[in-house]
Amino acid sequence: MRNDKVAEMLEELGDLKEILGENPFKVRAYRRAAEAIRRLTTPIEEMVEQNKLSEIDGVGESLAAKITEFIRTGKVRELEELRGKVPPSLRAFLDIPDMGPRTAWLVYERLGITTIEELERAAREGRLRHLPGMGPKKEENIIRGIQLLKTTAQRVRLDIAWKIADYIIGELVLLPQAKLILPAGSLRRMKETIGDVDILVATNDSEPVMDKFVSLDGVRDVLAKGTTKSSVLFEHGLQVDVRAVHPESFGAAAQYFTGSKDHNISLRERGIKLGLKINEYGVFREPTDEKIAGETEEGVYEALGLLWIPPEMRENRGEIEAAERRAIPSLIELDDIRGDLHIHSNWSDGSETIEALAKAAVEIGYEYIAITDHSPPLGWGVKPEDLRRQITQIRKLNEHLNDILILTGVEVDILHDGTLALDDELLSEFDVVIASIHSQMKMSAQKMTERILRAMENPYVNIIGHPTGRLIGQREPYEVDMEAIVKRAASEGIALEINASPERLDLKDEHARMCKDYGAPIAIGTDAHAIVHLEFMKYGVGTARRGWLEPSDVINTKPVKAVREFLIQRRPSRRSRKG
DNA sequence: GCCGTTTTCGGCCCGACTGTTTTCAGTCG
Repeated sequence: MRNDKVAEMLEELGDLKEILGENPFKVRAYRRAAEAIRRLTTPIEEMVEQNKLSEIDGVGESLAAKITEFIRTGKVRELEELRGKVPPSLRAFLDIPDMGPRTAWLVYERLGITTIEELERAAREGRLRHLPGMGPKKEENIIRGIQLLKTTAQRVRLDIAWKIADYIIGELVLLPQAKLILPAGSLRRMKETIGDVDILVATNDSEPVMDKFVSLDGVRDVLAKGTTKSSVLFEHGLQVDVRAVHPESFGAAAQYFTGSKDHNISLRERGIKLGLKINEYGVFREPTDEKIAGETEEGVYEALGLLWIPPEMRENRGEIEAAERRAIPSLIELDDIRGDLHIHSNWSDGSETIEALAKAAVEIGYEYIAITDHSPPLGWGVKPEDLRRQITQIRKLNEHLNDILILTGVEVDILHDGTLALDDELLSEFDVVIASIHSQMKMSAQKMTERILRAMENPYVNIIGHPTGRLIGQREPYEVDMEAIVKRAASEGIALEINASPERLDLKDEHARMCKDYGAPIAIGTDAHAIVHLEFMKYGVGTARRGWLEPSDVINTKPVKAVREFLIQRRPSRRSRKG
């Protein structure tokens, strides 16, 4: 992804300038632009060619010139110069907790230290304490920070973070002092990966809450313990913070600690224009300091003339403007989902029988599910003759089931040339056909796009499964022109999947939003290979909400009849089909 | 470096905490 390279270049420029002591607002400008480019869904080269860089949020004349230089020549002269002044290895110091740009520069300038190993040695030998502003305590903190850096997970998957948060909340809620408990931060925003878990507790007596928190099973190390905030290092190397606030400030604190940072900054800037100060205790009118909101989140937003904004939308991507226009969408909720259209049974690589899956789905309250086992050439794919047997079996099963309908289906492989691994005659037998790529992912964007578009020509394809092939933290998405895919999906009436498996979440949030913009239908499927995986639906819905999707944008919110209509709309009618 | 219902200059979110300080700089979320 070229966009990532440009973003990284801007981040490096920002970091190096910060280490050199450049104006912090300037540094922020580089980081904001980098962030905007990282989340951009169109290739940056296009923006350069069409002279549209200034349309990107936070990109002005100067940054546009640097981006253009980088795209044209692969280099940026200013960056090369900066690297001469600041060894790029110093950037790693910024990842050490309690170590920032000023300290990084100090140890380099005075002691010539350029690597973490040298830094640790100098701290252990007591050579840092003589530097201005430093002392023995700082040396200790730097040594500890380096240890933390080695043992702390970078970011963990959403489901792992939720599991830990649910456990901690389940313990704290038993305390009579805890009036309200809310998971905040990126967890509440359902971001695909979580850096640390923030839990907010409303209480008038925080000590017992903090005591219990830091002594929970699974706490590896206590990083800080106070009456308003405590931090621990939890299993999986995940940092968990608990913050205690008084109930009358709970709304303001919930807003503040949910973020995102960019959303909060925009909100405060808006506050300033209205003569208001916003902090974690409330909204205050300046200069009298009169408190006008804070007990509820709704009140905080209302004080700013805004509708309440769902946490998943709080990324400063236009939600504040939408709230001002009173145009916040009615986002999809887990309860809107009527069925799961992507499930594997033990006929392929799943672990459960079809009956067991159906029973579990009834308990969730679904009206229908689709069994979509793999096709060959995957080793665990079900052979055509067995797929026919499976269809027969499911039809028989349906005769005895009153509470749920099992749709017959398949997840058919898209081969390297865009043809499908099963013939049309067999495909026409299924209620649901998901077409997915599982091999040969290293192609040019153009070839990959042609491959998927060709698969979409097949009249039996209903859904493109995990459309970008990424595995979070393990495998990059393949190169593909998603805009072209989304446009075709919209015109053809093919759904693109939000694969709800927390290791995929594919499509991701921005692409989901692109689908909404172009009117391409979405299917949220869990890709369950076991009964417990059916619960992944909440992560898929979370991703959909981050993409601003409403129930009508998602096909598996529809009742059975409407889903069936959707599934057969592209198929040639039986009468006109020859043979 | 960006940006504009404070519009081409002068702002840019806000508070807590820590360690080093005698009034504050650095870091964090």
